[in-house]
Amino acid sequence: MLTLTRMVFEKQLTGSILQAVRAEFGVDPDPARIVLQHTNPDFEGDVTFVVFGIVKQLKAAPEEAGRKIGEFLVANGDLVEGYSVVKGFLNLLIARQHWMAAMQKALMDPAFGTRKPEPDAHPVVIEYSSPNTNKPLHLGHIRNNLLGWSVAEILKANGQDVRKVNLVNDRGIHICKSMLAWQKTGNGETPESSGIKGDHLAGKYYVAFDRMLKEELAGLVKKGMSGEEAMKKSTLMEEAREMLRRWEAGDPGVRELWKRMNGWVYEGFDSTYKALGVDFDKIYYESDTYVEGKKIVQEGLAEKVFYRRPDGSVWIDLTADKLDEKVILRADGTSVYITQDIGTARLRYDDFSFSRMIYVVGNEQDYHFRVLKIIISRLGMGFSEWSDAIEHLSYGMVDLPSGKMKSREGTVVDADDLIEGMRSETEARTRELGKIGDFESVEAHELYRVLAMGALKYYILKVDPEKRMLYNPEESIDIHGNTGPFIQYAYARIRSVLRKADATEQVAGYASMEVSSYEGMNEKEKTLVCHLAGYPDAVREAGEKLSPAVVAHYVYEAARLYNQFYHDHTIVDPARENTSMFRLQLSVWAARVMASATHLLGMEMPERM
RNA sequence: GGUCCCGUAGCUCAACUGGAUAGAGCAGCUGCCUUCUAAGCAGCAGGUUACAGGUUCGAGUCCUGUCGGGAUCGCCA
Repeated sequence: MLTLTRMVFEKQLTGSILQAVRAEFGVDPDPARIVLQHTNPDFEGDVTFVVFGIVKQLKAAPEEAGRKIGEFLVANGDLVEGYSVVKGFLNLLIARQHWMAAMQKALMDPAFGTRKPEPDAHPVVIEYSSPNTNKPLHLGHIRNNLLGWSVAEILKANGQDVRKVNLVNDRGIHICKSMLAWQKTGNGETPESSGIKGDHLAGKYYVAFDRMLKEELAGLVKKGMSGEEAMKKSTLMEEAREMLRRWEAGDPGVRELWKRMNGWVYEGFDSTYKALGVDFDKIYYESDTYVEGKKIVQEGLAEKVFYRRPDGSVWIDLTADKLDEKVILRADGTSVYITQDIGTARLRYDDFSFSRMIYVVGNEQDYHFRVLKIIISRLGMGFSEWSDAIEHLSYGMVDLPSGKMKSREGTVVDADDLIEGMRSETEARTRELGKIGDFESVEAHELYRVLAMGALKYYILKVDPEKRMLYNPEESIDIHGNTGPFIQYAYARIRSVLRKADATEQVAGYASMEVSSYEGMNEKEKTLVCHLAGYPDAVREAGEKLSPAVVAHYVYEAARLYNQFYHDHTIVDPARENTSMFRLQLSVWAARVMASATHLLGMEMPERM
């Protein structure tokens, strides 16, 4: 079972098989029952038709049916040149010239594997990253950012018009805590004066607030209060709440400090985003969208979608959908998380009139998005018709070998530290190998960056998004086996071969060679051709599943197969001009597919390493 | 307790959505560099797919139950 090779001639074969069945048995099975799969390498053939699916309808034994269909396919048309039947499996051999034609066509298409944009299609909006402005980004954000960016690229490759958006949670009690601690203990410290990156500086004061609060609470508890009581009586908490009220009231002093500190944070985020290679078409700020949310709540109240409790809080009853009642607005009239999400959704619809909106958010918020979807479907006002367009791309948590990341226990892995650690570790390993001559050059340092980020991105993205994953620092910087650098290495070797071929007079014209003039095709070559021809299907499947892991597994397999081919066969052999040129063409194709696929993962490919 | 996810080799991940003998990598052991980059290739070993039933030509995949792990059920985000 070769799991990662796709069905290249599926359409033609399905048609031919239907034709064969009609001719031999006089019935028309449902095309959905024509199950094709790649032939298990232990058997001879390229594509296997699973006869079981239609055997009942044919009223024939599986083997006999397989033989008749196989015979028909060989006799009629030139696609199938041989067959064999094993139990209920009809193994078909695709004629060589069809593989060659597929390869030739791919070589002539610079965008091989991707689909052209559909004209007039409504855009797909994808939200990812969505940080809070009180702390720097951590490992969890890295998974989110890499996933969001990659899924956006995959959808683009599937012909969709994609808009990447970010929603910054820039307001609320958390940022007030940082502000307050900075006022009290900061002595005017800035990123410039301290040399600390802006987001880390804000995080430093968030932590400082937490420490001060703990001290105060401990004191109060010592005086005999309960934990809950102490939280209510805490002057620090009261000051933070007061600051939030002043912020909502538009107090100029508070607003100015808020803008200043958030400005530092954005500078810090920008540099992390740049290092990760992610970007956005539009950034939304919660401080803008929550106002829209509150407006919609009023409209929803008028339409009786929501109801008000005596204390003034606003609710929605979701028991009909087997959920419970959810608060939409606090008793004091301030908004909660979901309030602003409703507002943001409508603002985005006004902005983009999207056909889909995908939220890349961790699976701990599955419930939240179920609720959001139902609320939007219940609201009138042009809402309900697009509630189906809302999708939650829910991904699993990132664990560490020591267990879960916990901010309390200080086990949270900082994104910037992680990236820098990967880079320096990659540098050390590359130097150890001693392959590149000039370690001080700009190119060398660029290579360390490319390899480090390639390792990190591949390590994160190869795991199916919906699954919880383990981040093992040791393994993430590995360069052997199923890793990013393994793929980069395969690519760099191809580029090296091609550079030499370009300089070799005898074969320098390989690019214009008609591949069908090559008579051979050994096993390794064929396996590679087969796999490369399946690239468009991998892109399509990744788009359907919103899963970069599909692309990751595909491209790893491509690199693995190429390495086997490279190892077993000499590519440039002056004594065999035609063979050399075919193998160079095959190498060009492999390199292009690898470059294209890894681009979808946000990886860069080195010319040499 | 209610709801929802997950359980595959010692470890990290696959398995084309029901198809053939469940595949890779890491870790372990063994080979292969005077020849296009050995960051590579090949081999050995490693499995009752948590467990028990069921559905059918066929189940890691679907259904029921059990056990184990996680998330969520805030006027936090």
